[in-house]
Amino acid sequence: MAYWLFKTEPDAFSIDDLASRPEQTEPWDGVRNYQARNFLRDGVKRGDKVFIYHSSCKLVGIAGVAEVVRDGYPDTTQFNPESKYYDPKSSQDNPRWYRVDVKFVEKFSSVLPLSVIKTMDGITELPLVKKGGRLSIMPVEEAEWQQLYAAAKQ
DNA sequence: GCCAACGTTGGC
DNA sequence: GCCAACGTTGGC
Repeated sequence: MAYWLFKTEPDAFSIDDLASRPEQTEPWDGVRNYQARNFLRDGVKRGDKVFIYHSSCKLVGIAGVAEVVRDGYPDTTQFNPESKYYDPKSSQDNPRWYRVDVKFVEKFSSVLPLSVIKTMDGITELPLVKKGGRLSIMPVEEAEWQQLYAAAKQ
């Protein structure tokens, strides 16, 4: 089992939106970055745990936890000309973009803010606080996951 | 809304 | 395959 962090803009899709979906499950689509795509296609597996991170909003930080319920499969929005995620250069035979399905697990009573995460001594490998902080799908080391989780539950 | 950092595109 | 121009991300 592995750990991840997925970014989302809560104005578009928040942890509350995930919790209120049917089955509390949602396809995590619209990822259009190759490094993130590689994680979704090859790394993220059913049973993995995911921090849901709210970006570009008032309270930036980790808002809760989700669980992966389906391994990577082609993101169908890339084939739909009506979709804002449409990619004319992709094809059914050779899909360029992937998504996984995630299911709500818990919402923290308060968001663990990025400003706090940055001050935590043990958090040094998380791409969020390093170069490449713009990555929207990133791995979280187990020790860092445990530390972040404990801080979020305080 | 600003702007720095970074990713992608395309001409050569 | 280099690299400048351009677009996007995302914290503040």
